[in-house]
Amino acid sequence: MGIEERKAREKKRRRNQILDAAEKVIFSKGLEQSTMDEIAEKAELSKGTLYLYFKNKNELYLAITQRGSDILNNRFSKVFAAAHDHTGIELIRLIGETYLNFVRENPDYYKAFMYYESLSDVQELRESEFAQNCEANRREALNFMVRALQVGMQDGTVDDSYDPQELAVVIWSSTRGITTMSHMMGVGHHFEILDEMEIPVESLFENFLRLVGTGIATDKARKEWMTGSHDIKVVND
Amino acid sequence: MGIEERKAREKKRRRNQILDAAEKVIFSKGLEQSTMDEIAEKAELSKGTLYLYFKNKNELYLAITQRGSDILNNRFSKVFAAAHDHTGIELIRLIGETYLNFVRENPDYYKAFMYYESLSDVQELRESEFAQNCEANRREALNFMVRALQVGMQDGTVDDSYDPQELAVVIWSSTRGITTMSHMMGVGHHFEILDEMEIPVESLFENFLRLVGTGIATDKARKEWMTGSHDIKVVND
DNA sequence: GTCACTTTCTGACTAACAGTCATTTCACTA
DNA sequence: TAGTGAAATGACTGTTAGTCAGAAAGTGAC
Repeated sequence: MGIEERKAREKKRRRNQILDAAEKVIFSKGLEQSTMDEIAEKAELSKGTLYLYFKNKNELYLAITQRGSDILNNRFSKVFAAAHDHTGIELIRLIGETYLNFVRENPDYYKAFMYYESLSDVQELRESEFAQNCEANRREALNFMVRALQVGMQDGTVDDSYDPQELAVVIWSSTRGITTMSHMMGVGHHFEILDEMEIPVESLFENFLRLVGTGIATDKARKEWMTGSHDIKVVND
Repeated sequence: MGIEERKAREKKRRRNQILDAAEKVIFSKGLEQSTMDEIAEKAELSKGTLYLYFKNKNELYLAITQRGSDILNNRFSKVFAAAHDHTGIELIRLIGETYLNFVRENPDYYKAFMYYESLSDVQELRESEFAQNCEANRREALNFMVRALQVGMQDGTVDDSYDPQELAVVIWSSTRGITTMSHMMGVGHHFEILDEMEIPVESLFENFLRLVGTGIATDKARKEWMTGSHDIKVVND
């Protein structure tokens, strides 16, 4: 039925219209300072309508979070679409760079990620379709990393005495630590320590790569890693 | 004046009484779900009194955050009080273990840390005495790490081709990533991925240590590191 | 074209809560 | 024991998330 389809399309459009408005408002003044009335006004809809599309304010923000999560995973996918051009250890570097670029270009989405992680009402998260999708994305991204490591162990660029899954989680987690730090630096958050030390994000990330590289690369791959491509083309969504 | 002192003591006691009550309430139901009325009731005080001691709800939570931050730094201090017993690379391991133990024993405080970091009203943070104290603690902790690395570079257990400050920030950040992950696993947060993979926190941390160790240790120290003391006595506050 | 029916939208309303402030309590002093 | 100021109180206010009865718009049958 053409009508059904049109209606579905319109529903989707409304939904996006609300999300766009919500992003504008929330990204500019923060979740707490944003009111549903303001978002409704920005979306040129009444408040009640917002609740027809999103259960509550938190779910609305989770939907925004998922948007960001989808964008990030798209970028990861693109990296992997060209996986055959790279060694395993190069892929690890690319994943890290992709992540870091995302954070720098989309601090607002990353902030949403952080909020999402700081949530602890586990029940609420389990019930949210959006949280589940974010979770699925995360799972996929982690799988990318596992595969990259496996590739590396095959092509001899990654030390194969590690368990690839465990190593993937370790690298993933520590990368998160680095991206979080770089996010906070970018937002002008606390951590003026770093300003004092005059450590730029680039150097932070380079050192991290060096640390990881030295830690997991085989001797053979270590040299290549250390001089690895620094001008990776930014993958846009 | 004895009276002045007593009054100061009583003021401090009231403050702690409020903080204790606030911790009980907030740790059990989360910040959002906790009301100032409930905290007041738990503290056996009226709501107005809470505002005589803390500017608002957020500041109250920041004060709790600082409590946690102080506990953690105390532990770091204790590790460093016995620094002469250890090589540099051992100190790095000890710092990591201290941090991880703290997170496991005090998930509620760690959650507060995460909330604190996800805040982005930088202005609010700059104005908060508590946030500033947390910042000072962080600075101190990072300095511990820098010193540990310097010790290691002197005693030949840490590769001295790194810049100690930069390396400290990298290790610090990635450790944060690991502790965050282990926190989330502990809280039964999302990330069921890990449950599926059946990766216990211990192994996550051991692999992280191995990665860092391989990355920064000198050849000489690498062996020692890999078999490093796994049964570190827990430093209690 | 119009009527009955469904879907979508509206905005006034409610309940809950953070934060305030005029008033009260109380320890201390002279 | 009356006077003083610091500490505490809790009724009150303003704001906002979330609701719901009813209006509006769309649909399809006749």
